[in-house]
Amino acid sequence: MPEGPSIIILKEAVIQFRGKVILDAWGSGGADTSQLVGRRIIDIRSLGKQLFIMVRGATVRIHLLMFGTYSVNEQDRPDSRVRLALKFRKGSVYFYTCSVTNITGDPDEVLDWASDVMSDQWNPGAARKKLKSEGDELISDALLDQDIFAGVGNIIKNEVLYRIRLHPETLVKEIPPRLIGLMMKETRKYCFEFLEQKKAGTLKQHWEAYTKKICRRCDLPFSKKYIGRTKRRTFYCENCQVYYYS
DNA sequence: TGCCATGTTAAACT
DNA sequence: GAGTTTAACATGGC
Repeated sequence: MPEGPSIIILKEAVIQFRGKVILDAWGSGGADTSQLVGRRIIDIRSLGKQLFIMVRGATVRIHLLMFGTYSVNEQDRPDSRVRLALKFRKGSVYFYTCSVTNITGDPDEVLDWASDVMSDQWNPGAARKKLKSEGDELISDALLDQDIFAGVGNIIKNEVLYRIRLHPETLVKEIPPRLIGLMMKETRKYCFEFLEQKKAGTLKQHWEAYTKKICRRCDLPFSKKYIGRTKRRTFYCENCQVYYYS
């Protein structure tokens, strides 16, 4: 479920409740649901892997983590393990196995909407600036940094690096500027491809790197390595993906 | 059937 | 106190 494009799909599924009054709200997610009850939803937005449900005076943030699920307009009452349940005059939304928290402060002040790779407000120049201050990072860590590339997850990381032929262990500061530019473009582009493929149920069959054993370009075996600060699975071709160094 | 993973946080360590 | 490692969360696919 949980990379940026999947959250766009979630937002599209729940946007029907914008402008509707929440008749009841409860759940074991730990957020204060009382401030939602009786309020009208002003807006529902996504930022990277997070979904925000906004009412007057309060915003709830939902993060599906690794295994989060949801259901919209389910006939039955939710499972007792529901983390957040929202009831409307017509319809409902239930979230499971996710993190539910309250945002304190004005969302437009607290959140950096321009960091969302899939947003209309995405600001690649700002991302480039942030990248510069992380020059000693591996690119595979930097791409997963939600402050820089909100919404990018491990699948997207693998696919983008393969598509731009960049070795995942390259240090950010060693990457030629024009390649950084290409990475910005390709990251956003692949996110939208991911979105369409996910909707069509064809995501997996379009993977060129993630979980692959053979390079489709040169036919040599892929490398599989747990890379970076968080030791995430990384699939790459030693032959086709260039390692820059000085 | 058991292992592993599209993620993040916080506790437990050095 | 800093940085690093591990555990926890919990479901579904292979």
